[in-house]
Parts: sequence; structure tokens; C-alpha cells
Amino acid sequence: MGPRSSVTRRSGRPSGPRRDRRPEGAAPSSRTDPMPDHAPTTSTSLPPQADGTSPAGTTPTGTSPGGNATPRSPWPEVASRPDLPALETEVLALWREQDVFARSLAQREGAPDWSFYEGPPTANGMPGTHHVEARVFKDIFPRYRTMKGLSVRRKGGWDCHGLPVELEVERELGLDSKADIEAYGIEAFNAKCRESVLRYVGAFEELTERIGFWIDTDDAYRTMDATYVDSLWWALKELWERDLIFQDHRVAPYCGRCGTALSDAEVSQGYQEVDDPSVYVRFPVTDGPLAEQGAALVVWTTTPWTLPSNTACAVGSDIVYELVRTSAFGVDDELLVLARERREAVLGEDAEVVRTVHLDELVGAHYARPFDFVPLPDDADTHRLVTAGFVTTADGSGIVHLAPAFGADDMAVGREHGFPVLNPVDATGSFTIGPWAGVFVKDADEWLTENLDQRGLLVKQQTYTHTYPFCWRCRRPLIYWAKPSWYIRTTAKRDELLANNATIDWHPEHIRDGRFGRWLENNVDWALSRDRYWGTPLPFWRCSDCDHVEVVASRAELSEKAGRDLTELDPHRPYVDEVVLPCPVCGGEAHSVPEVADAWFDSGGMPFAQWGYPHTGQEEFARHYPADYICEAIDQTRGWFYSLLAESTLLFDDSSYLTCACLGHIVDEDGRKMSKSAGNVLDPWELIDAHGADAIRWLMFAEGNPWVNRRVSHNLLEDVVRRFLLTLWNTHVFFTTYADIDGFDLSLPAPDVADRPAIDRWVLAELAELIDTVDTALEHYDVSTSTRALERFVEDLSNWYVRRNRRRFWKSVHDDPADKAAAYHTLHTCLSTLSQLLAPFIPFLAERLWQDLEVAPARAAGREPAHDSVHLTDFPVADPAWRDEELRRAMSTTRRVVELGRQARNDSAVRIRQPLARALVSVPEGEREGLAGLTHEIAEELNVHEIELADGTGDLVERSCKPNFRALGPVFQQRAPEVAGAISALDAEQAASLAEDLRAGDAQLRVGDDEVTVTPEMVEVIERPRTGWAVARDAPSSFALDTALTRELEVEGAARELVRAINDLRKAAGLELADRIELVISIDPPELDRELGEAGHYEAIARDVLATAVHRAPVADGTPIDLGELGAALVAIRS
RNA sequence: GGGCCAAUAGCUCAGCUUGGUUAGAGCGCACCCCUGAUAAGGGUGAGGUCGGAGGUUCAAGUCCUCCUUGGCCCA
Repeated sequence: MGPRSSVTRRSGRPSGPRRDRRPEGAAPSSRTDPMPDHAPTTSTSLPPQADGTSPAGTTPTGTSPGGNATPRSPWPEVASRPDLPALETEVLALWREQDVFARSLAQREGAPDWSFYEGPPTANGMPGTHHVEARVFKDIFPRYRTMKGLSVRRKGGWDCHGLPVELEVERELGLDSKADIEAYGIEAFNAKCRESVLRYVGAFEELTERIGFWIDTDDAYRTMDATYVDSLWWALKELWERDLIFQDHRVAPYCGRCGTALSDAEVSQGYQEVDDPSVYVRFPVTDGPLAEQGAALVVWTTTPWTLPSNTACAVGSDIVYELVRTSAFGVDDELLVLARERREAVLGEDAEVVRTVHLDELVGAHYARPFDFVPLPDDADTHRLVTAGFVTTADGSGIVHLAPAFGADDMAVGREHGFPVLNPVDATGSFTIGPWAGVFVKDADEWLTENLDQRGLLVKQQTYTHTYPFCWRCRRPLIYWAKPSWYIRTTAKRDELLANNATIDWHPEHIRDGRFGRWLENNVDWALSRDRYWGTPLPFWRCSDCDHVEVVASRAELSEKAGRDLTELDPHRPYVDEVVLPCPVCGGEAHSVPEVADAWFDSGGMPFAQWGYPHTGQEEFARHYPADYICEAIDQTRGWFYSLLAESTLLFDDSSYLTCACLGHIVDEDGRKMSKSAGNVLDPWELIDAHGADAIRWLMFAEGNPWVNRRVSHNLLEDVVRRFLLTLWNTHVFFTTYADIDGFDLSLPAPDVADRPAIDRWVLAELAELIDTVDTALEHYDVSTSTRALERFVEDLSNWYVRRNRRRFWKSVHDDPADKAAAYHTLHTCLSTLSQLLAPFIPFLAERLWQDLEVAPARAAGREPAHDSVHLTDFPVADPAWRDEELRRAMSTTRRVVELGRQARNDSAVRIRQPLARALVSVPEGEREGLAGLTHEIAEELNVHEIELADGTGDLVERSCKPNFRALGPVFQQRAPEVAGAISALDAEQAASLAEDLRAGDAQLRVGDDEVTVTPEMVEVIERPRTGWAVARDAPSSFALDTALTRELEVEGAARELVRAINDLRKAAGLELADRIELVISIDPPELDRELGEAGHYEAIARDVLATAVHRAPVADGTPIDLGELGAALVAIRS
């Protein structure tokens, strides 16, 4: 959407930022309190909004930079529960006000171009969810390339011409035929078409902006514009001059109601399964031996209306025919001729075979035509049998009726044998002569059949179920009809089309040789003309005297030839029809031909016509040709993908696009196609209003495979929001909440990465990996890999990094300022970089993060941020200092061990609050060293004082061996299972011995009667603790937990229990994060009280519950806290 | 009739290009834990003949052939 467009679509939509402020009189939030040394002690969540609205995020910049935020803190307030659609409209407002899209383009001026072509949506209906799919895929890669430093001009476009537009207008005006339209007036009709198009363009523009598709709609091309048509005229003249355009009678699928032939693409949209008549007719033979015997041919057809136009019949040269006697069809002992293979199917088992009929006897024989009301040319030798390759015995009788006017095959055979074209059918599809004159041919089938029956010519009649083409708009059956049409001779360039196709980078790859390649191999000449009104007029003027055709390449050339200024002519009917040219050959009058161009010709010409090339825009054309990237749904293989390739191949001898993304269709939750009749169409606005555009975008990019049909539903969108967007948002909320409380100053220098704790270095190493993954994947148009990596990282960041490090954020800044700074800087880097990585995917939320994390702090510090929008930044590059493969591996092991530890805790039923003394961990030897540096993470996470790492020796562990087939297989081949069995069968002692041997290198192993050499790779040595402790393990690792409790551990556990219970009391009392309390506590028995005191636990409790004093005294109104077998406490808090 | 694509847990999807013996994730369900991210978080469990049948191979969800079902396209 153009950066200057407006977005005022509906009332009732949030129109501006909402403040997530407390209602008057509510308890003050912690942020307005003096800065606490300690972390908040109670929930940081905000109370429900008094006005009933859900809390939305703030807008830290844009409408009111800095707003009424507390001046002290650079960090914006963020809602724990965001209203994503509202957040997005705020971001839209920001982009509009700051002109961000235009600036993102301006910023790359002079940079290398990366060219994108907009495949124009046909503006003849409201945009649907499938348009959202295509448009977000068109958006993401240009955004990515822009961030990579390229200049990506994004010129919008609208497909304005074509039958769909006409039909819409016809409906509107209540017109029902071409005669109606002409009565209404072509000029007025086309004006209505133009109006209709403009109406829908507006609807598309709104949706385009709302979903964050950055494309310049202000600069959009429109296929109906005069300059565009001028370009198409040039192209048509080029083709004409290269002898690539011709006019011919061709049998084409034709709609009598719409009065036009349909393109293959159009026909393919209208196939339906229907029951048609299936009639077997007697054609009495009139010469030769068969005639003497009184035999008749059995001829089959499903289109009785074509029988009056019959000119011949075809038999197959490799088919065996028989003369058959039967009385089963109303004539006693009649003789019939048909294919042997069809005898039983057509005549039944009782028919008696008289003899085989030689092909020689059939070919050339004449027969009596079934109807004779269509006049025949005098000199034609018609109504005889010929051979044709397409005759089969799959159905019918093996004798095929030919009517060259109504079948492509028939026409070809007719040409070969010089048969005339008998066409008693007019442009409305009705008979022009005979008893059924004026009747639509399909409606005459029944009468014709009855008539045959009455005349004793009908053998039998059945119903035949097959798929038959219907007009995709008006739903009437198409007929195949010979009519004059203009064609582009694409078959002359089939090899070139295939060669150019081979140069295209298709996604998915199989399109190239599959669907598209096959289509090109079977290429037929492009039926260019349409007998309609609202389209590009063919620039052909034909002399009424000598038939010379004059072709013009522009309105300027037309002016020259007409001898008057027509440069301002609206190049549409009826204006073009009014121009008469003098014939340069005979001096007669040349009139424009009445046909307009197939609208696909318009769309395929956009690479040059969007610039008005070659009359204008030569430089732009050269600069942006070919497109680096185009993208549409798979149905465009026969549509735009073809018209683009055909035109560029014929005109420029190459492909106009280098990479083509070919999307699957959008289906509903149950995998069904969305259709109005099924009532399962999802309105994109409804989805956007409920879940936000980012949710839809992420669904499109992350859920399933873009190249395959994908499901969209409210449930799936909710899932995306919860699983991904809210996880990301929660992490953001965590950071900004504590950054605010601590007044974290971003401008203070960050500790060197090398000086930060391992977990910081780990998350940065993961971040570096993430950047590489996303960058590489996007480079290759692979959104699935990128989104999977991003989801994984966000999950790790939230549920490992943040969870493991919470204490670092809330502990006193005085304890360890460097550590605290490391934590803040690390998390800030992660979120900020994520914002950039996510910018092409979910531009709204990414922008919001960037505003909160980069723009707001900078402005609060009185300086301008380096980039005031994430969409103006460069795609992130990983700092080499972040990379640490070993640490990533080690942390992966650590996390696996922690999972085992949790499992052991679970199984042992010793809850995590109860500290335990020690645990023994075994991991494969290669992972031991890395793990050693991270045991404190395990200890802390599992509340175990000491983690011992088994060193692979000694009696603490028992070993077993597991075969590694990947290494064994190639070496031992057939013996691999035997060797593997031997490895598995080793007892603990043998396994220990083998493990020792393998430490030094290869080892010998007894297998049956042999000894074989095994390498360390072939054997995985597994250790398991020998202790009686609570053990959990997966294959190579184990965790043994010493659950023995000492008195000291129990007392420590009691202290933890007290902290938790007192914090609950604080929460229940409605205390704020930083409120101080005094604690009155009385413990029973006194011995426990003494032990708590001696071990210093009261100081720790005071620190953890923000108590300024602890009074160990009897409590009258205290709350009891159960400390299990140790005793109980009575506690009161005073604020 | 031909072509292309798809079929993996109740649901949505990874894994297949490069075959390795214990097929993963999320959601949902059941039970449990945690409680200073808390309308969050974590664990465990149930749930799979990887659409079917053959074949290749020491080894097949993965490669080959055929078939079934669905979608799209062509005729």
C-alpha cells in the first residue's frame, strides 16, 4: 500500500493509542515508587481496565513521543496482555505519519536493484483470504531484500479488463446477452466496467495496507490505462511482423450466452459431471456388399445436435469390425456393423456374429446421413468412411461420427479429406435452419433423438455420465464451435518456451518439469481474441475491399495512418471502432476488427506495459527486467505464469522472471476448498479484527508448507498467537518491566561478551546461529525453515534463558553490577535482533518491539535513535564473538540432563522446594567436558547442592554398550546385525573392558567364532549409576538423585516454604512489588526456630520477602503455615 | 484416460533431498510439580501397523513399483 494512503475503514475500530493506565484511585503501580533495590515481590500484572476495554500497548513514539511516561525511566510501559489488532493499527499510524515505507525505498536509492513484479489481482470482486496469502508472500521477500541493502521498487498493479468484469456489470444492469449490451451501448457499458473496477481497487488497497503489504499503489499500473494499451499494441504488432499472429477457423469451446470463445484456462474452471444422452444411431450403408446385405453402421454420439452436421464417419485401422445379426432393437434380423470389442457392450450377448468385416470393405463406403436439412455443397464427396487415429474402443461403437464444425479432431480429419464445414448454428448456439431453428442446440438433443427413433434410425439410447465443460460464469453448457479467431502461434516457439522455463527457479521445484513443463510440452496456439467489449482492442484494421490487415503499434502510429491526431484516443471500444484507415494496398477503407484481446495477454505484458515500454519508460524497463521474484498461487501456472513466459519468450527470447513462488491454495479447517456454496468462506477482515494481521502472516509462513494447500481457521490463528506471538511478547514484557524498575541505561557500556556468564554466551551463540539460519533460508525462499528456527529460539529464550536468569534481573544491583548489566544487555540484544529478524515476517509486532527497545530509550535519553523504524535497519549480522559451537552443544546436554533431573524429582516425589545434597550425572564421554562448566545451572534449576559428574571410571557407574548401525552397517554389511547383537549382549564387565579398549582406539570384539575390529564410532558406551538413588535416564545419559535428607536440608526446605507462603500472603494482601513489610513469626517447636536462626535463614527470608524486620514473637492474628513433620509457623505481615 | 501434489498421534504439522534399528513438536486429554514472568512456566502418561501391498537393502517413514483415498490440473 502506498505510504500516503489512508486507512479509515470502519467505525468502532481503535483509532489511536490506548494507555494502559490505572484507573484513578487504584493502588499506585510500582513504577511510580522510588526505585527499589529489590525485585517486585508480587505480580507485575496490571488490574483490569475500569472502562472494560482490554489493555492495549502504549505508543511510545509517533502520536506523543515520550507521552506522559515517567521521565525517570526510558522504558515504556507494556501490557501483559496485548490487544494485537489495536497494537497493529497504532503501528500503521506510525508508519503513515513517519512515511516509513517511502523512506525505506528512498534509503536504498542507488543500491543494486532487486526486481519484483506484482501479478495484478483482477479487480472484480472483494478480496478474500487467499489474496492475503499471496500478498504476504509477495511482501516478505521484498522486505527481506530491502533490509539486505537492495533497492526493491514495488510497483502495484491492477488487472482491469476481462469477461468477469463484464459479467459483474451485466448483472448490475440486468443485461443478459451481447444483444442487450449493444442495445445498452458499448460506450456506456464500458464506462460502467471502468467504474466497477475502480470500486474494487479501493477495497484491495485497504486490505493491502492493513496486512502490511508494502507495495506502491499510488504508482500502480492499470491494464485499462491508455499507455498500457499502447504497449500491448506494440507487442501485438511485433508479433504480427514476426508472423506469429494468424486468424483461422478453429473449433473452440464457446459459450452461446456470453457469445464468446473461452480460453483453456477459463474452460478448465467449469468442468462438471453431468448426464448426457448417449445415443446409438443406424447409418444405413448405401454402396458395396454391405449395402446389398442391407447393413447399417452403428454410430455413437453424446451430442445428437451435431448429427445434422455429420459429414463422415471414422474407423480405426487397428480395430476389428464385425457384421452382426440381431432382433433385439425393434427390427427383426437386422444387420449391423460395429467394432468387435464393443459388440457385447452395445448389442448384448445375444447378437449373432455373421462375419468379420475387413477394413477395406469399410473405408470409402458411403452411408445415408441421419438428417438432411443442412444443405451440402454440390461437389463434395461426403458421408463416407475414413480412418482416423483417435478412434478407440474405450466407449461407443468403434465408428465415430464426424462433424467438423463442432470438434477439433473432426475438423482436422475434415481438412485432410476435404470435407465441408456444415454449420447450422449461430453465435447464440441456436440452430439457424431446419425444424429446430431458433432452439439452443443442447435443448434440441431430445427432439432430435425422438425424431431418429420415429424414423427407425435409433438403435438405443442411454445416459452417459462424464465431465463436460460449462461456462465458468453463466453456468450454461459450452459447445465446441468452429469460428474465426485470432491466434498467437506459440507452438512455433515451444522449444524456446521449454528452454526458458528451464532457467526459472521454481518453488516448489517440481512445477518446472511437472505441471508447468508438461503444460508447455502440450502447448497449443494461444487463442488471443475474445468477441467482447471491455478489453484491449486488437489493433488490426482490415480492408473491406482487399482484406489487407493493417496493424498499428500505438495511438501515435494510428494518428499517422488516419491522418488526424488520435494520441488522446481512449483505446477502447467503441472509440477504436470509429477510426477508419485508408487501405495502403487498394485504397479502400480499413475497419478495426471487432475482437478484443484475452485479458491474460494484458497481464502477461506487464513487464513492459507497466512502464509504457517502448513508447515511454525504456530506462525503467531495462532496469527492472527480468523480475528477480514473482509469486502467485498454483492456479496461475496456466494463467499469469504462462502469459508472462509466452510473451517474454516471443518478444525478448527469455523469461521475464527468475524465481517463481507457487503457493498452494487456502482451505478451511477441514481441508475443504472455501466456496460460497459450502458457506465456509473466511472473510479476511474478520480474521484480522479478531487476531491481527501478524497472526495471519505468521500462520501463512509457519504453519504447514506454502507450496501445499493450507488450512486457515480461527482456532489455528489462536494457536499461533498463543504459541508464538504471546511467548515473544511475554519475554518483551519481562525485559521492559525489569528494565524499567531498575532504570537500566542502555547507553552504559555492555560487558565484553567473553566476560559474560556462560548462559549469556550461550544465548548469543544461539542468536548467531539463528541469524545464519534465517538469512540463508530467506535467501532461498524457504520460510518454513526460518519460522521453525525463530519459533525455537523464542521458545528457548523465554523458557530457558529468561527462566534461568530471572534472579539476575531482580537481585540487587549492588550485588553484582557487571552481572546485571550483562543480563540486561544480553536479553536486549536478543529481543532487538529478533525484532529485525522478524520484521519481514510480522512487521507490526517487530516494529512495536523496536520502538520499545530502541526508539523509546534513545528519545528518553535525548537523542535520536539510529533508526526510528526497524524497517529502516539492515538485516542483522551475527557478531563473530557470539559464536560458540561447543557451548551450544554443552547447553544442549545440560538441558537434557535437567529434564532427566526433573523426571527423577518427579519419580522420587521430593518436591523441588526441598533442597537435596547431591546428584550424580552420567553423559557420553564426548559431552562431559562441556557439561562440567554448566553444572551450576543444573544444581540451581533442580535445587540440588552438588552435581557430581561421573568420569567414566570407577565403581559408581555400570556400563553397557549399544551398537551404532550407521557406523557398523557399511563396514560389516550382512554381518552388521550379528556384530550389533554381540555388542548389545556384553555384560557390565565386558562392556567396561571394551569401553577401556576403545578409549585407546580400535578394539577387538568376539562375534561367534570370529574376532572383528570395532572402532569407537561403532559403539556407544552407556553408563548408569550403581547407586540406589532415584534415577532417570534416556539412552546415553542418566541422572541419579540422592534423596537422603539431613536435618540441615529439611530446615533449609522449611525456610523456602516460609518464603513462598509469606509471598503468597503479600500477594493476598494486595501489596505492590516494592512495598516493605515487617514480619512477625512464631515457630513451633522452638528447636526449629533456633535452627532457622542459627543457619541464618531468617536473614535470607527477610531478603526474599522484602522485610525490614523479623520479629520472632508470638502472633495473635497470624496465618498458620504448615511445615510438615518439622512443625508449623504462625506468621503475620505488617506494612 | 493422463499428469502433478498430498496421506505420519484425537487435531495441526516436522522428519523424506543425504536409508541406520527407540519417528518428533505444538494443541487437546489425564495426573502431577512450580509459584518473584503467575490469566505465565515445567514434568509424566495415554495416544502411531508413518494410507495399503510388493520390491531393493545387512537396514526403509525415508529409495523403487503398483494400488487406495483426497486435492489440483489436463483430456
